[in-house]
Amino acid sequence: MYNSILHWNNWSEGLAFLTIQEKTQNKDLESIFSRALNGRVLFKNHKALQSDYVPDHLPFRAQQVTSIAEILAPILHNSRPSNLLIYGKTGTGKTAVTRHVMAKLNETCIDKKVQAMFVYSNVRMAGTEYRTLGDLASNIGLKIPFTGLAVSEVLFRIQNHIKTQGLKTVFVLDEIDYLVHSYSDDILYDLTNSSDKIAPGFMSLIGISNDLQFKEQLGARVQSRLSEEEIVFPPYSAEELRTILNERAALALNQSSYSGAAINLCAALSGSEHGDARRAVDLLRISGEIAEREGSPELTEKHVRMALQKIDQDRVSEALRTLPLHAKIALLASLNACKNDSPNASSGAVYEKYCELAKESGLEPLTTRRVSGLLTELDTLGLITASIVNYGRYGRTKKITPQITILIAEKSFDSDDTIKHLLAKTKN
DNA sequence: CGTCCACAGGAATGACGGGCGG
DNA sequence: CCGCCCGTCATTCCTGTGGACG
Repeated sequence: MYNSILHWNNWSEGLAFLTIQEKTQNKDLESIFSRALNGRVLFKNHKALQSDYVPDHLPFRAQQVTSIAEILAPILHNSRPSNLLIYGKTGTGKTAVTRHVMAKLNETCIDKKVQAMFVYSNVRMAGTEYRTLGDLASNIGLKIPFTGLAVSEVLFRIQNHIKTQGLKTVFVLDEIDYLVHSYSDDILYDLTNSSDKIAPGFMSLIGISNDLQFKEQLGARVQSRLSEEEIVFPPYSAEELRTILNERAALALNQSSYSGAAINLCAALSGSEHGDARRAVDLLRISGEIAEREGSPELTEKHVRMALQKIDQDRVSEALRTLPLHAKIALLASLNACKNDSPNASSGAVYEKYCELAKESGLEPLTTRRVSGLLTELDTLGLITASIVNYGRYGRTKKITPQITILIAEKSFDSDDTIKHLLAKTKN
């Protein structure tokens, strides 16, 4: 029986498991399994720390909850609520509060037999205009093929569906700034401007934005329509963050299994910049997972620090692994160009290195324009920093500074032959 | 005080692999 | 199967620009 289990684990967990297996006696194995089975040493409700969890109680957000509820309330007597724009930095509870109110309102609607639909969609998760609309459509019970139609066609079908079914809908578009940034505000215009096409149904739009300047990017015609109402979410203070974390911890963890000090550290580490509650909760969850895997009876400050490291490492590895080939080469070129003495290089120098490396592995180098673009992408991923500097007479460049070491790159690139080859060359 | 470097980065366009309705 | 549209990646062409140098 053990054999089969071990065999299976080898497949699924690969080499990492092998080393454990070598060192571990059967006794230890049993204790690992029994701990996993009887579990619940640390966690009593793991869900409460997951990122999509919407808590029942939202501290320090009572005012926002009331505002949103008041704005949406008209739907209970079948009139169209105002469109709403919600601002606030990441992790200030925008999504949680909105979803919370939506859920409550939905309950009330069912209770009072009011026909209304509340639809939530995250634009950045959806990825594109098309998929966002598709997402909305499927949530109001309309099937849209996931490709093959024109965007305008999807829009038309949605409007038509609302019209013929007489639907009363509230659409929530999370991270709406992403949509406007990468596309345009055209669909927003069409969405907000369709009331006569969809009568007797109606549709309100709630936009959630991380970007406080978002409104300025909108064309005037959309601006006035979309932001009939506005709510701003301020960041949490360190004090508030601590309260929130404590509340979540109480929900998710067994009482005796964590220390106040660990919670405080979580709050301090993740909230110091701008009161990001989501980060803090994530950090707490990872800490708990690490502690549990370690078999520790208590979540301590040590685990929190380990978790912080893990989050960073994971973020980097993930980013590295999913990078397109030429972006990887561009990254290596940056590392290469900044290798000795100089901690940074001009984009021109990086491009030269890049060409060298690309030819080395038999690839046709991309143009400067494209590589410049790749470098900006690497910058937004935080793998390098690319700041623009002026050398006056001697031109104007992006100054490239890698944010990772060759060693980290090595760890994350281990499965790619072309890259491995170049990496070896880069190292010496 | 104007020039001019060494690029940045926007816009338009195209190739490509893929999925759809008809 | 065709014709259409999708998103992604890439190219080409382009205009813009801060400030040291002359």
